[in-house]
Amino acid sequence: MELGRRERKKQQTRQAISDVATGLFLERGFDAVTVAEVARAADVAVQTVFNHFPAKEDLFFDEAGWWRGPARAVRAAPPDADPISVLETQYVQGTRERLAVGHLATWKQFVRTIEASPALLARRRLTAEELERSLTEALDERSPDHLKNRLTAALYAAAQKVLEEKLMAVLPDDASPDELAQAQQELEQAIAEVFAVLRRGLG
Amino acid sequence: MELGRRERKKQQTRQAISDVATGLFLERGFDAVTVAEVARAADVAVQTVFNHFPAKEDLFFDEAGWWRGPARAVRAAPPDADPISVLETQYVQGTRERLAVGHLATWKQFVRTIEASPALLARRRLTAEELERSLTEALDERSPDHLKNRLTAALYAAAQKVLEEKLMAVLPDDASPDELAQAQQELEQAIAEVFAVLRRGLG
DNA sequence: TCCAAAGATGTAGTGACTACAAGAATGGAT
DNA sequence: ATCCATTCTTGTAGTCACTACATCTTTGGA
Repeated sequence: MELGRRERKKQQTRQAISDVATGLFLERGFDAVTVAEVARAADVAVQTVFNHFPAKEDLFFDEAGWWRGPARAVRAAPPDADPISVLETQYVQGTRERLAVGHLATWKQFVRTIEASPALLARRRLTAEELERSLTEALDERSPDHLKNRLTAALYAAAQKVLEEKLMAVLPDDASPDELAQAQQELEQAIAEVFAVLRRGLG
Repeated sequence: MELGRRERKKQQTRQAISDVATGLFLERGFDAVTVAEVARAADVAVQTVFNHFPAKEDLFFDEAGWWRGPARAVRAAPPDADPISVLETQYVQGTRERLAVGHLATWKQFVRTIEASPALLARRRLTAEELERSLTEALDERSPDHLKNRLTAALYAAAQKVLEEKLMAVLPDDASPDELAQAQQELEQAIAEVFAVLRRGLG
């Protein structure tokens, strides 16, 4: 669909606010930056910020809907596929992308910013819950055992959380290619172990 | 230790505030009651409320430290016991207590109040995370495999969440003894299944 | 009886967020 | 080109949780 100038300008404003905000947050920490400051830096009214983003946290977590990935992967898989294997494959792929050169430093900085802010941590938990919900829904479409589906989704979310911690623990801030390769191997080992546990339990 | 009049009065004030607050929250919902109202109803200054409770949510979740239960159970168990079985036993016991006559209605009302409030839901998630942390610590004391311990704690928390949902889904608001017995049986069945998954995966 | 510690209170302020009433830009119709 | 309805933007005023701080009051002990 073609976007008129009005809509284009709107998106432009939105993007400008988001960019400015992200920069400030990464630089000085989420809690140390006020919405008023963001507005001033983006040269808009405070109200305009809230017109585009329902809450301050949305300025940081701007990509909407990424948490639907697992549910989508499950829906895209053939009906007889093992859900855990589908989820594992999808998770490994996602991890590889995050470890791609150039993204890594940015990613760690993002996560560190999250972990330094109670508000962002709370939001991350909320998002994880929505992931669980959507994944449960997708699983319910292929199997009638709701309790098991619900459990599968919850265990997947738990696994993801643990692996995310492992990723942060294993990766050095300044990754030389050698270190990175080794860390990546250790990480994929951990991923395999964790998903093996899930598969053994749920299989 | 003997409590002087000063300390006694302090606890008395604290209790009065907590009681008044809980009543208001259960009756009208957490978000619909302001701290100022609580203070007025308890006949104290708003500041006094915050002297005793660091945040509004603490007025609702008053029992401190119950989330350390699983960690304590693990520490209390013999070193060669299977952690999952220890946790299952502890969980079943806790559930039975909650289902005890007279407690049930109150309990459901509590949970409904939580589920109606974003702030209380966020706090519950935070508490679950602290449970995980403390449980991981306890497990680390008996086995050196940190990743597995971390995973065990995360999966336990996930299981607990799923079973809590099941409990709410299965129990009717007005439980006749018959219904309650049947619901209880269905619930314990679910508990057994869920923990069986964990045991199979982690064992 | 007097003093020091600690609890209770009141005041002022910050920061996220909402409601609402304009103001300004835009797209389309005439 | 002009006018109007839509919609994006803005400013004002207010609510609520929460903090900092100064003051007042109560209490425990010398």
